[in-house]
Amino acid sequence: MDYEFLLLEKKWQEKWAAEKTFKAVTDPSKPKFYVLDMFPYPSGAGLHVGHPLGYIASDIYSRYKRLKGFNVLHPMGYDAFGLPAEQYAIQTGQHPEVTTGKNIARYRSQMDRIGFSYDWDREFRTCDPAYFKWTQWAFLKMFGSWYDKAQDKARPIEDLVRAFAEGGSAAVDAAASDTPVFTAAEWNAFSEKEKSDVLMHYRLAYQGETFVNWCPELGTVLANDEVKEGYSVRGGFPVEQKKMTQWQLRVSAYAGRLLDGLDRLDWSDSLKEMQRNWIGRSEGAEMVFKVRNGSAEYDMTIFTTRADTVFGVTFMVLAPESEWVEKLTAPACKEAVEAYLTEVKKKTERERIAGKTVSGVFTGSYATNPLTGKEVPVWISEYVLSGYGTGAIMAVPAHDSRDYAFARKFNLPIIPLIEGADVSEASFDAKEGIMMNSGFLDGMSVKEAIPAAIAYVESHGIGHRKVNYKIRDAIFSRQRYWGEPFPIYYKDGIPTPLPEEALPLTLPEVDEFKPTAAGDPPLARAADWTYNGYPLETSTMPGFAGSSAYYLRYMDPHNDKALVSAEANGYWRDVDLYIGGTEHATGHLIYSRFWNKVLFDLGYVCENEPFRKLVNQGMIQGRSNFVYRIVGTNKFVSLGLKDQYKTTEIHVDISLVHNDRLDTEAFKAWRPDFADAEFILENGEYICGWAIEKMSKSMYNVVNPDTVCDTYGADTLRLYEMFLGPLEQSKPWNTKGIDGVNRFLKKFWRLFWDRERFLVNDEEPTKAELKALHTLIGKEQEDIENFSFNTTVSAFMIALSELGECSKRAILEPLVILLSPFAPHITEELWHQLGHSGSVAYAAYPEYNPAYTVEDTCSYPVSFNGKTRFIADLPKSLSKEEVEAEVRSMPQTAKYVGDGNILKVIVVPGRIVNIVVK
RNA sequence: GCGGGUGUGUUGGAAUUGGUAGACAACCCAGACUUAGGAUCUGGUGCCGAAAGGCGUAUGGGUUCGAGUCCCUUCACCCGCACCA
Repeated sequence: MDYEFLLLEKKWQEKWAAEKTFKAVTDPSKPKFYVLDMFPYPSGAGLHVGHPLGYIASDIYSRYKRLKGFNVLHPMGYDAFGLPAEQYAIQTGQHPEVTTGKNIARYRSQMDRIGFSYDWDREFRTCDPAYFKWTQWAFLKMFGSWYDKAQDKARPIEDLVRAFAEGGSAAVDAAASDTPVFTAAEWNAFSEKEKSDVLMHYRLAYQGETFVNWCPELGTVLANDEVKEGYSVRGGFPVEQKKMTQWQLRVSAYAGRLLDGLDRLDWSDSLKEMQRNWIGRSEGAEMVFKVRNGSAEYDMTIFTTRADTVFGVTFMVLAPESEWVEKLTAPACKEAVEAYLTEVKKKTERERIAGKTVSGVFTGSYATNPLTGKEVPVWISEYVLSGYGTGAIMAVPAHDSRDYAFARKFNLPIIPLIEGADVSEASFDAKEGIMMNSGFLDGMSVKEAIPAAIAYVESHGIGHRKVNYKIRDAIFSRQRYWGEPFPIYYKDGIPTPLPEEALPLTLPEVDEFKPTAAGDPPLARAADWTYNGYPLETSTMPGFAGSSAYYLRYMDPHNDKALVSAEANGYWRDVDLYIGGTEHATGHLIYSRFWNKVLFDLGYVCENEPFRKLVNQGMIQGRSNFVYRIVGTNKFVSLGLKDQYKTTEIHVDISLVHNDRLDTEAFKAWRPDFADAEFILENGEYICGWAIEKMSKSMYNVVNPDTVCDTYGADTLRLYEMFLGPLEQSKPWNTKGIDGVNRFLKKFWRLFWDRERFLVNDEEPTKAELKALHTLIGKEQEDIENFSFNTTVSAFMIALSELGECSKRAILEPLVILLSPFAPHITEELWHQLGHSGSVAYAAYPEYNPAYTVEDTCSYPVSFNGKTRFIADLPKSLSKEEVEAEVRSMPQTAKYVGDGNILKVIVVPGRIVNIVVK
């Protein structure tokens, strides 16, 4: 009987589906293990071989854990709201739901061929009302809560209202966008609208005016992580800064906890570092400078991490968007300031980043240094950001390179504060050295001076210690159609939450998916987008909304009373292993942690962090092929000869190329404009060029997993993707090596079958066979726990070659179990042929017996005349003295050159006895 | 500029964490069996050398009896952040 993978893979996939083999049921008698993949956005292009890499790894791990006796939750679903489907809808008029449905069906059929052990009963898509009901519900919870800094947690907004009614604004220490000051009596006298406006500054989901990333091409605002270098991540359109009122999530309130929580997570260092960077904690002080514009005086607060350098402040700088600009522009400078502001505004974000030219303008106002009493000019410059700190800085040109450049350009004084620092050519930014020119700080090191300066300003009431974070609140509204509608309506202008019973609030039908002529979002096109006669919010939630709590929903996906029941959540708790790409480092992985912490604070979930261990699979790149067209002709020249002509490089579909040799006939048939192509060959062949690039349709280098399953089978695909190299590394897809893996499976099959005979027998295994088996068991356990799947595959190949043609049941049966996480189909088939009725997925993992694998002899290193040699095969149990004696007794010539002399024995920590011959 | 990471045959990659570098594969070569092979099997394959032997883990140094592994230098590449005061 031959290894007919197509037949048996189909057979078992159907059986697993029909019998719901991988259905996960809450079972408190077993330990749980939750393995999650980052669910895909189902794009129109379908899956290529790179997508399943992480899914295969997580499936192997799930199956392994199941064999080890864990109750495994391993679900899959779809992140189905999002821009591409909507862009397509705008172009074609086709409803995004239709295209999304088609894409999902395609994804599902591709995944089904690979034999994953998902519990498909838990599948959902984020655009399904039964699911997004809970996204809207979570939004309402955030709308209905505030962050109490005193308790360091979110609390219901009712508590805040009560506190205000009893003690006014001074009664709480809360995270807020703005902190109006009022008494209890004033609060109680506020109108509904006024109360609503005040509370809006405190809510975790709130409406507020800020500068946002506005993408005119997409017609929507974007979150910071959706913008890269001034362009939208989706589509690559230019993004500009625009002041708008938008829904936001108060992620900044959680900055400290998001940062501290990282220490307890088993994530890669680079990923944690990325998040730390994004959160951007810096310790420093806020200080008040008196500022004066003519006769008008104000207190202006600035933030600095270098309180020690106050004595070197020679000017102040405001961000162009700062509200201080208006207050501090002197009449004489008004024209110049306005001209500067217009110039700054004209620049796109892109130009501001790229330009890095020093520019600025004097306001005509002055600030007083609170320590020296000296007056310094106040300037405006775009190098100061409005969104960080207070949007105004004290400039210390001697010890900050940006201030230095500015001072040089505008001829402002530079006062060095650190002994021996040469500031004639550049600033001295390092936080080291001994202070000078700094009054009471003179003689201190910088490390001493910083806290001393802060202590001084605190005791004199001119400032206080302050921790600042870079992370900003997440802009949460999108002026688009294909997303969750906000469960908010406007009652006399007051944003009001829908009652929970009214959820889900589903998307209305619209005639077009474009904004209205008036520039309102597409939802404004709906015939009756109202609630009880009041207008509903017309923007929708962003892509990350639906993915922020989906891991919780999998625990209890059909519950229509709660996002997740307390029982289900109490059992499954959190994700033990999360596998996905790094691209979500500062997006989804921050938002999810935030979202989870809010639900945790409010008592809806039992774990503070959602993802215990996280592994980033690398990207699988494509190997593209090129042909070279001679410019102005339809002639194509082979790679080796192309330098003799002026050519353009053209991507050619890799299915037309084998081993870099072009199938010229297929090429002519590929595209009409190549039909009459001519070729200049070398040695009768057309050789193509190649490059490693991102796998994508436009580069014609996409390898479809279906094709691989057709030619080699899913088990080969799975093994090969793991064999390709370390999981976390990016690597190009290379079909050359796949034959070796396929050959391994064929050989494995031949242990059980020759042409027509089932070979398995009940003979006793030899010692060597047991050793091969147990070495493999030990290796597999260790490797899988370390996510080193590539070496496990190698270990299987080694074991197979050591076993020769062993067809003994006592060896083969455990072998089938060991291989089953990697190659589930072939092993399931063989498991049943061995006479078992249940699935191999629930077999008991073979017990590892190290006794079989222990070597009873080993080699001892002996150094002689500076060279290390090894004396082989002495008993492993020897003490150093015995080894010494053994070496002495050996015929010298047999072991090392020269006359044997004194032996000096050194014991290195561990098992190795080290012998030096002198 | 700051931060994280990587550098091993022709290629993907191993190396019990300081102990005989190159496992396992791919490629290539030779042979066997075949009407045929892009099937299967066997053997060879880091470099130099006829051999003995020598040289080899990006670079230069250091620690050690012993370094791919630890420490310092330089270089190259990849990724993330980037006027964050």
